[in-house]
Amino acid sequence: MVDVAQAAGTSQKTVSRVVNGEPGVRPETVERVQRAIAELGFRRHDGASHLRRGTSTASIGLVLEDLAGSFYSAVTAAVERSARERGYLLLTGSADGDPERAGRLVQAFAARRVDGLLIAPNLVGDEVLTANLPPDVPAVLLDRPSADHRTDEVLSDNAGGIAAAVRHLAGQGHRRIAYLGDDERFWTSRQRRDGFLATCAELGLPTDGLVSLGALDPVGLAAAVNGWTADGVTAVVTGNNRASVALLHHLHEHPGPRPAHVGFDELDLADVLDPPLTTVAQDAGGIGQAAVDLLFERIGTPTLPPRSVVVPTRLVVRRSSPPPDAAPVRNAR
Amino acid sequence: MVDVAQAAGTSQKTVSRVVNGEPGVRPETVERVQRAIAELGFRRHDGASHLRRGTSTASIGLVLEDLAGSFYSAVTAAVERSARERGYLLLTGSADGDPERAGRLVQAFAARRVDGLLIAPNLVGDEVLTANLPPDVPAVLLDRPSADHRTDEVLSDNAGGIAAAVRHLAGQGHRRIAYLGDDERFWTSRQRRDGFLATCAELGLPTDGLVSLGALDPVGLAAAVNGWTADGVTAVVTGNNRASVALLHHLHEHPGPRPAHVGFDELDLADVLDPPLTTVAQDAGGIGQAAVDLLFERIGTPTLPPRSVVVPTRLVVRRSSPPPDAAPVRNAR
DNA sequence: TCCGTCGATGACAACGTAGTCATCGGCCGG
DNA sequence: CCGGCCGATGACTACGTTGTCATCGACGGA
Repeated sequence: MVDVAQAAGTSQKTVSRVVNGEPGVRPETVERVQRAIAELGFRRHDGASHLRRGTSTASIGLVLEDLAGSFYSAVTAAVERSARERGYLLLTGSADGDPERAGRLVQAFAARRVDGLLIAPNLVGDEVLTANLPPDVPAVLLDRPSADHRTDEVLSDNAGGIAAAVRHLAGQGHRRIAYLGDDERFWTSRQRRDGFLATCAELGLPTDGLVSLGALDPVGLAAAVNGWTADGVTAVVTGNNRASVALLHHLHEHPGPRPAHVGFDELDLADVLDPPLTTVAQDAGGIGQAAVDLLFERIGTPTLPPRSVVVPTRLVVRRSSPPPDAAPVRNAR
Repeated sequence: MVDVAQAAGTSQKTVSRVVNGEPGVRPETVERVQRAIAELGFRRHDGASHLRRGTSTASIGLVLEDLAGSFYSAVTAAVERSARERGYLLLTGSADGDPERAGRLVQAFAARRVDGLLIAPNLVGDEVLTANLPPDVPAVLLDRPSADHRTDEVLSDNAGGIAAAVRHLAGQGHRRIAYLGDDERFWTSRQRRDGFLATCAELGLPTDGLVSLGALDPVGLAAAVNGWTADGVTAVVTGNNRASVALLHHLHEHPGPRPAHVGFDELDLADVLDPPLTTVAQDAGGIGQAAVDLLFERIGTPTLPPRSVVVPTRLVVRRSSPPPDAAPVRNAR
């Protein structure tokens, strides 16, 4: 600005005024300054501006488990859009399975003075969080709860989604329904398994030996599925995309009578699969948007009591979940 | 820092020394300061630090078309990882189909003094770019070329990938191969179509009426496919995920003789589809990493001549591309 | 004992910007 | 013609931090 001021034959303060569109500058002066700005290629230093103004940085941070992955990327897209609509920029970081890395990201974002944080990595224990999250930084947990419920959180209706899946299968007449989930370390895995168990109990369905968590490798999976088949299982609920894909692979490579299948979390190609896969669709966009809404409310009113938002899921019935005695449904040819 | 200094009974400068781990502070003093820091919950203001030091902000900006989408999210993940490994933070933004929005993002990132920019939105014309990209901000174009080749760029080997697909089909004995691409406005669409035409010409294959761009809606697509079928087409190459999925939908809903099919860009479920889809896999991770490498080289040596990196693709042959006279390959049951 | 040296510390300025207040010329009404 | 007022502008300072340099006490060697 000093350089611009010199070039325009004015003072640095007047340049500041022009840059910020403040009134009370002669049009002629404005033009001189703007010409100098254009000539010198001047750009205001936002960081210095924020520092002087003492205002926010107009940015929020998003800590994820993994930026790839359809669910998280859909969430990210929704978050970025909501933030952008409010004039905020988004900083993103992946924990990539390392809770310590997540902690460092939180600290780095806090040091950059983001106005708020969205935290999603599923492997992060609360100790990592409380150790790294400064108490004065507004934060919302995404797709994972806060142990002490002192932080805002946005969750998918895991239990409800699984319940819908089980009820749908039970409604089709299935009595022996198995559950294939991802690793027990993930909160969502436990949550969905518990939802499965609860719903089965409610409906009087058996669950002994019908739940497998974390064995998604071909060998482990084959063992589980074969056991289930021998046990008269006619339907399987898969607890996340990884489990769904693993089961699809297994069924693809071991042709034969196909159990009914409902997968948690939508797949892009669900309705092009053969048979099209019945899924419990999570509302990734809704989750992202709700999280940003919550975050800005908290930024606006830090004294708000902690809130928990549960975003509903939607059961999308396709053809992978017919009644048990029906012949496996394939495309007519 | 002033508050901390007062609490620790020292000067603000000594606090700075402790915070930055500078030598020459008595251990006793260090401890007093650290206690004060902990008590007051002090965190250094990175923005002010960067301002004073005149150093970089240790951040880079990534402007995408759309943060969702498997290709872009894979690229983003790779970019973030590479940046993080270098101690850099990543700012992300989506253009969402609006070139003007992309321009605003570029300006916002530049005003934040990111150390470099990765720019990918495919709808952005060069005028938008040059109008918004300050000449002194290092930038790398991702998955799109710079018209004047004065900016570094990382591209997927579109022509090579399509050529591999066509050659594979020709090798299987197909003579009438059609090409289904996305909207012509996208540079990659045009690029891949041109690759298709070039390879067909090279192999002496006909292309008249065998190329359809942008008609991915059910009606338009059905018209194209029916025309092709009547015209004796036995194989189709789809130019991106959208086209692949559109064709898969169409074939799914119109059972009958199935043309051989090779899709550009990998699909998560390619090998669970029926038949498993032969694809030209792009190396999203490699593209992201190459872009970051290029960016940091340019940041390090701004005078480097502009470079263009082409990341190879890989043909993954599955069962959707059998010879023309073979019965459509389905799973054995 | 004196001086040079060294370790520890603090005072001050500056990074780029914006808020506060003073200055200055011209204009109006009396 | 004069005092007050207003529009336009600039000087100065502070935001939170770090680089530079000065200060000050202690210590070792002559």
